[in-house]
Amino acid sequence: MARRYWLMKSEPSVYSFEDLEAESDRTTGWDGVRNYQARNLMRDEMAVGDGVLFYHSNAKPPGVAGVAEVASGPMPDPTQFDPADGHFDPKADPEAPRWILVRIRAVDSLPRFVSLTDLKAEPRLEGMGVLQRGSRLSVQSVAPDEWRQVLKMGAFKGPDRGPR
DNA sequence: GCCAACGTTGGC
DNA sequence: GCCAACGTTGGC
Repeated sequence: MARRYWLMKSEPSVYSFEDLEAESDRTTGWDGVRNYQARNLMRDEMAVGDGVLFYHSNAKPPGVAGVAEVASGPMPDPTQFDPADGHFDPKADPEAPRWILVRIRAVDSLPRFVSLTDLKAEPRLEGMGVLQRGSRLSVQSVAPDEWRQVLKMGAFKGPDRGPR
């Protein structure tokens, strides 16, 4: 299976790309997702090594802050079983976990932050999921040419320029 | 703070 | 199964 690309949203006031880079192993479990479509992508579609655009939502300004990669296969999201956690789900059954996460690892920040305004201004990104009207999905698929375009706009020089 | 868009819940 | 009510997301 060819490497695929994703966009994952986080509110930087809750968890930012800088927070991910500051983790001792630069990884974190992408917990707290409580949307079935997003869960299904993590559970069924993502693979270790896939590329991730780390998007800051509800930020000033919103936009893509960095590049990460999928660092684990799907596993149960432990926060669903923790009554003290804001994402606790009383209906979740440890025998058949309802909510799933993958781990992601920071690759590198973008030398140039690519704001939502920048994304909208680029005609080649017209079809990108995050730009579609009413798009709220916190985990989205990104096409390979969109991936390359965003990395180019971000002046990304890292080890990971994607396909080709 | 506003509000449009969307997902979920629950009564029927 | 329908759909109104409600809660959340997220840009502005």
